[in-house]
Amino acid sequence: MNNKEKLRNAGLRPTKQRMIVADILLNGFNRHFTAENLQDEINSSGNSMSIATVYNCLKKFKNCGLIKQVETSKDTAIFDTNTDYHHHFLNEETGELIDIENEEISLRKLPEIPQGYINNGIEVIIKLKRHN
Amino acid sequence: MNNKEKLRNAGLRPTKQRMIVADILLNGFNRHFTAENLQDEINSSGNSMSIATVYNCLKKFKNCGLIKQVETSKDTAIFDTNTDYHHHFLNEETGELIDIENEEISLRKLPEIPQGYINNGIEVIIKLKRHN
DNA sequence: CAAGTAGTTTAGAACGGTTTTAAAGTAAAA
DNA sequence: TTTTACTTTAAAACCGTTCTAAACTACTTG
Ligand SMILES: [Mn+2]
Ligand SMILES: [Mn+2]
Ligand SMILES: [Zn+2]
Ligand SMILES: [Zn+2]
Repeated sequence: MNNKEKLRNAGLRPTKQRMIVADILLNGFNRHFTAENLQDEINSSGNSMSIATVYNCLKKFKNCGLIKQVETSKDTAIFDTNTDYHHHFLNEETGELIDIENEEISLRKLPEIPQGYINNGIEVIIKLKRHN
Repeated sequence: MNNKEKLRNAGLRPTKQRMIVADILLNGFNRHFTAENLQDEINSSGNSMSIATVYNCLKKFKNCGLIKQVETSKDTAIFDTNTDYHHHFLNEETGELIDIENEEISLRKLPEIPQGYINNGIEVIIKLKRHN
């Protein structure tokens, strides 16, 4: 399936801008990135895009599941092209994230979900500190 | 141990402002809160404090382990008086956090920690969605 | 105790990431 | 083609947080 189809399939109009973003993000190589990272890459690919459009686009892509946002308390939002269920190592000094594939981790016991709610995804973050 | 001793013990000067904050936060009842939440509570206790001082104070308390900060991608930082090792349910709609005590959850398998790093804490977040 | 000094508080400005505004542009529907 | 809904954009606004620099206060030393 090409990127135009992926966008259509997701219910998004394949605009010029969304295609530029899709070409960068949906190429099969996974990555963690900020809005600014992405804009820089758009610029260095010879294109350009307003930061508002970058954010609009990321929000749309996220809402239709083409990308995810990683749960971290850093002030800048970090997005993830890996939409498989997975977890992260977080180097708190640098902010760098490393994927933990789902099969590398497993839970023995889960808490009871509060009344009226359902489990909508578990995120495990293993914080790392440099050894010595 | 009273609050003045707790502060001294943590290497912090027990200033008037830190005592006000300690009286609110270190009373044995755990809570999740933002800087603004805390300032409101300071105000409604008849005291007042600049927002810069609230943030300074939270940073100091956090750095010496009197409170924690929760790992969440909300734009406003959320602090936690529960300094025991524990995890959270997160209602993504409201931002509400609920503690998961350490013994309510357990990991069967952990991934290998990358070379040169050590595990500096695991955070598990179970995202909740309202059921129907 | 007094004097010195290191640390703290504060109002306000600055900052940085993100969202909003409103006008112009574009894709899809009719 | 005409109309309609959606999208993009520059610029401003927003909002949580940090910085600045001056006033203040807790602690140390004599
Ligand atoms: Mn923030
Ligand atoms: Mn964040
Ligand atoms: Zn990832
Ligand atoms: Zn908690």
